[in-house]
Amino acid sequence: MPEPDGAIDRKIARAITAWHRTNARDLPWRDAAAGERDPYRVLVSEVMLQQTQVARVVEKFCSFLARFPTIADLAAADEADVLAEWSGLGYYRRARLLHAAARAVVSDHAGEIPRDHAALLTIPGVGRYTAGAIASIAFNHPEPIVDGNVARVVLRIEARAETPNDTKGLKQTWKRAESLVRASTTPGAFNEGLMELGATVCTPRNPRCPRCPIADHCFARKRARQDEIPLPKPAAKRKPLYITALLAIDAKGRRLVERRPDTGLWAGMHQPPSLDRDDRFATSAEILGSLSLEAGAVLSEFDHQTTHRAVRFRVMAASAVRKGAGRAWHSRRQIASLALGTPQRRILLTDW
DNA sequence: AAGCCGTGGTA
DNA sequence: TTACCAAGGCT
Repeated sequence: MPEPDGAIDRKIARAITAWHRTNARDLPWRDAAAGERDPYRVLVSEVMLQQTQVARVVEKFCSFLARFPTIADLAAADEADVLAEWSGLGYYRRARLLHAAARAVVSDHAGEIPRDHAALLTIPGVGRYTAGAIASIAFNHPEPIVDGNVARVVLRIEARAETPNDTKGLKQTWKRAESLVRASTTPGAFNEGLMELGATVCTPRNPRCPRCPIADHCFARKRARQDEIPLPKPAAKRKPLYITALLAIDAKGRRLVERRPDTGLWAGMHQPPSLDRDDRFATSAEILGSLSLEAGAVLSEFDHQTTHRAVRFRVMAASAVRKGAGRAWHSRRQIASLALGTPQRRILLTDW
């Protein structure tokens, strides 16, 4: 593999920046003006974009910002309201970390998101990627970023047949991303362009090499290996999980709702009273013992997939023996604005 | 350091 | 239908 060359990296940086200027998608967290951007909007969008596709974030970003217009508003909000606003986006710990981030900025940084990379890294939910994104996109500092897109682009440029998250290879990818952003005259626009290139041109399957502004510098392309690089990640094994959800409806049509534990799947989100088991559905006796609910007819069963779990849901009609601590009756209207995972929202809002 | 944490689009 | 995967961070 040829050593990355300063002149080559300047050409690549220039080509990607120019390409991005004319091909950038119109995204709500982007201002019309180039240069520095509102760091709060960058923070929120970047946390939302962690492991999440642009299209999903576009749907949520504006309503989240309307609800929490400034970082002070977010810091002052109740965590439950932040989680509710995050409903449907997944990886809910991000919402709690973003809330903690806002509080940290207000208490430790006088309400101003720090410009310094090292200071950014101390903020909850801000790791190496997000710190680099804020430093470069909000403040135009030449900090590198490596996300899934960048990793794929760099592996292809260098024709490295590796999996994207190989620890040793990732270190090399960060080095190249750093070299590239330092070779750029507009670090924020370049970093965005590099990611955008990976998302829209240098795609995992069927990359559009004829439309790529840096095809001439890509060794995978030169060797016709772009379809084999990167190597596929090792398949994640999905552990089964059986959740028995008890649907209790009172005379006014209100549903009984509780909160999930503070850790684990759907941590802190609401649900109908439920019992999670790894190997099988809970028995009626277990339901009575643990939930103080009398289980009735099975209303439905369905599957819900997450990255590491194959969740089988069983919805059962129930009558409350005792209401139980931490439970409350909510109308469907109230439920609609609660923090809920996707399957729980479906269960609680279905007209059974 | 390997496992955990959601969701929905695509092939 | 299954499998992959997407602007990662935390423990």
